[in-house]
Amino acid sequence: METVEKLTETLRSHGMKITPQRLMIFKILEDNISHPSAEDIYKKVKKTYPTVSFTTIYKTLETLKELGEVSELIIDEDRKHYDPNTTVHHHVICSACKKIVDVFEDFSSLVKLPDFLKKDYTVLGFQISFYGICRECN
Amino acid sequence: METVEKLTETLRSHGMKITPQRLMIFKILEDNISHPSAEDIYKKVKKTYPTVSFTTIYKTLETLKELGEVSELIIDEDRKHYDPNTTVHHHVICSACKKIVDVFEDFSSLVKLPDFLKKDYTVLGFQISFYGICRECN
DNA sequence: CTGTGTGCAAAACGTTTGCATGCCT
DNA sequence: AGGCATGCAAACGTTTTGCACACAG
Repeated sequence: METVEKLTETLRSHGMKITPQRLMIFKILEDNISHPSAEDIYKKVKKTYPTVSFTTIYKTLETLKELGEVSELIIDEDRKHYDPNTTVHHHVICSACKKIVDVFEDFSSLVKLPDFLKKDYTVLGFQISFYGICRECN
Repeated sequence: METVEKLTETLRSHGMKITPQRLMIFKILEDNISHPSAEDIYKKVKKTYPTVSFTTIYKTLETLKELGEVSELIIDEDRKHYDPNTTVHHHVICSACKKIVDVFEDFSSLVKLPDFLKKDYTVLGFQISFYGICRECN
């Protein structure tokens, strides 16, 4: 995700509006490495804007996804998580507490696409999910 | 997953019972490489047992998970999928039709765990999810 | 006969949608 | 003023649960 400032420009240039709720969501996401769920974001926004709705959270996340500003992580069986870091990287998830942590090792040169994938697919990318138990849960 | 025959023994040795519905679910899963969802299984069982319920499907899948006979795949954002092949392997999912296909390449020697993972986690394994568009959808 | 499994109905859960109102630009 | 965003309530699809009944062992 870009900085909140640049993001503001991006939205405006798309004819979208900057509301206090959106601004707060952007700030929550900026440099956020905790991979929050929609509910995590909702709870934080609610502290400042008690009447905020899940609708707004989900709609804003959808907008950010479409702009390529956040990635949706499908790694926790219970819920989706959102990641403002859209550069190539991977994750570990603790099977106990479900905490998700970044893995920045670059595996792109190691993970060669099998021939059938090259032939039958337009591969857009890959994601490595490490599963384990974190120190606190162990 | 073991053969239906052996699986029957396994269940019995755990004090569990073999019902026609379970037997059919086992047969549907045996050697199944299509990564069915609960609904896929439900629909197939329903052809023979029209009164079967989702309860039975989900309970049986839960049992099989606990016995380590099937893996739950968290790769499709819409629903969970089940895989009777519990040996280490990976998957491609078509972003358009959501079809999931096996990738049997062995990446275990290539994907080295970063130091922090070795230190802070008991890593149980990893899963590579390839994302792309399949030939039919392209 | 005992207890595990089934199936119905309802609940739970995360997420999405319709619609009237609000407010950014 | 116009149109996009908000928020409520309701709907949605998937998965889970409570409970009475069925049936495998």
